Amino acid sequence: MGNVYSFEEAAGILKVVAHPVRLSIIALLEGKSLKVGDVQSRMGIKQSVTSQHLNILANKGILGRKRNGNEVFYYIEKQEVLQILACIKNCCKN
Amino acid sequence: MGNVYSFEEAAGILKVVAHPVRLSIIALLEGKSLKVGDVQSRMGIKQSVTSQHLNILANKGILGRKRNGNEVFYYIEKQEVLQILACIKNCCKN
DNA sequence: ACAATACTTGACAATATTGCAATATTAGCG
DNA sequence: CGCTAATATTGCAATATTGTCAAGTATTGT
Repeated sequence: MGNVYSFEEAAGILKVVAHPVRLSIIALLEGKSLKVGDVQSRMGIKQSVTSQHLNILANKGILGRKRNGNEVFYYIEKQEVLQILACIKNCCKN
Repeated sequence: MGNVYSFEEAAGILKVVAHPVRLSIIALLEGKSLKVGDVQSRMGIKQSVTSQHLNILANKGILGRKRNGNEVFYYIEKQEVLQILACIKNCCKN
């Protein structure tokens, strides 16, 4: 079967990133930390959907979260993911 | 709704790349041009599956193809996609 | 024209993803 | 404890993806 399996993990990360809303969330969180409600309002999507996407990203270690009272702040934990955003922009410019 | 929609195209490309077999194919084609049968044998997957994945990548403009007799050679058309492979490797190293 | 080789396509079942609505959890406050 | 705000989770229904198999198209050589 060859070297397909070292790509499993890579595909897992890419798959999580490969969603317009999640890409947008990552871009939104670049350099800052936002609570769920902020992400929700800036993206114009439902609360449960926001929470779901944030959770998917956090589960892969792409985002981290910190509770502050009854608010939960999300931030980019895996900074390397920002490079992917930059790469993708180049890909789309053609 | 904001800037979610410029991410649609980016997500479309990432989605296509976010599959272990397709990632592997891209890595395999780096710097060379291979026919379907070669890709198939090196990956150890069914021929029709190989063809399908190659087609998915070609439809997004990531791969190009050139017929030579009864063989079809695939090669990387959108070189920028290789940067994504490099980025992903960094992501996985943590 | 015929057969062989190389690749493509279509149909199908199994599985995964998505968004939504409703419900649950958690924290702070009085 | 009740009450409220913020976030999380769950149970769908709709849709998308994946691999397998079978049948199809192309091209070459005889």
